[in-house]
Amino acid sequence: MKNKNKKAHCAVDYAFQRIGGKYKGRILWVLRDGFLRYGELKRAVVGITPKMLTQTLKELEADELIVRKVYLEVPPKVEYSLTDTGKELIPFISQMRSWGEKQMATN
Amino acid sequence: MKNKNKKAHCAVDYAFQRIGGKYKGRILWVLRDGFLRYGELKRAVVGITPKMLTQTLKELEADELIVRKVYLEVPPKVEYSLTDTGKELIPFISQMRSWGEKQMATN
DNA sequence: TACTTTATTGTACATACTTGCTGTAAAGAT
DNA sequence: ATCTTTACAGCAAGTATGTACAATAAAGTA
Repeated sequence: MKNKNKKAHCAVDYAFQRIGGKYKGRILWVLRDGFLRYGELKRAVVGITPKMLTQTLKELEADELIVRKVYLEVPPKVEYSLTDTGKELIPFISQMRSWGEKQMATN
Repeated sequence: MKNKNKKAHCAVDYAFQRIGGKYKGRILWVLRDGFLRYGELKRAVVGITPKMLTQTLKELEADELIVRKVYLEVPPKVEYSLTDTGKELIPFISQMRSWGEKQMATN
């Protein structure tokens, strides 16, 4: 779900391009309360591989939805958090989540 | 973005699986006001190929987000509309759209 | 010295998604 | 008889996305 070089046909298209992708929503969601380290994210987003986590975090960072903060320590420490733009997405991820919960219960 | 045989890790995951995909959001969005025929959808969702339109409509139908109504006429006539479940998604697609518009303006 | 920890990166491969193009049915118009 | 219209279906091919597994750096600990 690359963002660069893609022109959106409309705002809906644009938004979906920006937060579509298998893990983006979940990552933004688990980051809603603050800072998480790489390993914490990995545990929070069950089922994601390290490769995909790294890749998706990079995309989200390039997209300015999250911030990556590196601590110069050994072993390495990196913390991720939402940008203001990222935070704006939380309400509707929340809404989608409610819808999803309701739907899952219905079946 | 197949839905069958996929188990969601959480409600966010579930929701994204169900409306993720390049065109699903846009199709649901243009159907918000009522019924559209295949050809009308094709014109409304600019850039979609007939193949993808058909495929995406099938997925949405299997997913019970839209209804397909066939008129036994020649040449064929088929109308698509939202189910109640599909309609529930409109508010937050709308919200995403607002966010998208704001973002697009910001750049 | 060897082992552990953390946050990656690299390669190879598999699967999913998307596009482009051609083809079809069947009634009505020319 | 041929053309037009509508809503698709089929196939080949490319691109994007995702998985599995191995490897790295560099300090601290056993």
